[in-house]
Amino acid sequence: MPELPEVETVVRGLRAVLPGRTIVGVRLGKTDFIDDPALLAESVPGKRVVSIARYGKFIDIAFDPAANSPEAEQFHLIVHLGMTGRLVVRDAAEPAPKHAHAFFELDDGRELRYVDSRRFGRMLVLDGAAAAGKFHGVLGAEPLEISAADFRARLSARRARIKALLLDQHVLCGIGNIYADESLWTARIHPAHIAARLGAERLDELWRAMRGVLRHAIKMRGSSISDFVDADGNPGSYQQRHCAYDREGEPCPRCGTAIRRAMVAGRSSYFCSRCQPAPRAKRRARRDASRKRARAKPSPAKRGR
DNA sequence: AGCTCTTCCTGAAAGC
DNA sequence: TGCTTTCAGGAAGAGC
Repeated sequence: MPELPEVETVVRGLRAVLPGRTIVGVRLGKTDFIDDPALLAESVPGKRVVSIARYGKFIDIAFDPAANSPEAEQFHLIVHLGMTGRLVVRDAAEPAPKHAHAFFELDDGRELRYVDSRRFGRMLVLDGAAAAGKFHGVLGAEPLEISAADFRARLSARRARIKALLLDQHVLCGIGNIYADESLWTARIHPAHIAARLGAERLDELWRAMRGVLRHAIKMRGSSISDFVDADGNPGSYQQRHCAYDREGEPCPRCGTAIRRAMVAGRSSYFCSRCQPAPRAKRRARRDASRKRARAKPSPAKRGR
């Protein structure tokens, strides 16, 4: 699944080939993942790529206005890879793989292809730098740009589970299940901890762990778990460095205890039960007991606020 | 505010 | 062996 390091890897690959190239044609297959397919098909051809940016897991391909268009608005193609999306540059003569749904023909005989078997990805066009900026503005902080103090400030008052907050794109953008689990493992924090109970020191540790994990993953060109590939079609190798994620039953690299899997924040979460002790057993026991009671005798009266 | 459930979709893995 | 069922998962929205 493409998360920040994978998307960053794709973006770097695209930066090596796309800027300066003009899109000479667009072909679309299935379009249910595109906001406005007609607009995309009519507005992209003739435009020249000027730059490529990443906002969290979103890819922003910025175009110059067409030479013949009078309004000097910048124009953006925004792509989210979802679970199985790929953006690759290939020779146009190469046969297209299964599930290739969008083709952007370049002026050098190659084409940018969007391939996505599950079509959980999204694609949209935005007119004007302001629109793109506004879109960018609704996202949370970039994990590699936020300061330790800001990180603390964003999390220390939240009563939600730390894992849920790491995954929340409005809090931080770009972190998904893999890097949430790897960061928490590195910081020795159980995913179900309530953020507000973690205190400044442990939040700082998490901030440091998160940055280290993401930086290392980018260096290794991301994790290829199911089918991530970069813009050239090559897999990453960070999956070999995973300490917790997708390693249920395997030994914790730190202490040898078997990695466990549990549902936290609605997602599979992998952690070491020894290095990452669950939050206060007493509290949990009390909460579980009251849940059990509530289930046995369905809610009597709702408390007013 | 925050949790859970549902929806989207397909391939892989499990079940029979 | 081969067919059928189940499930995962990023994000958004509903309902509680």
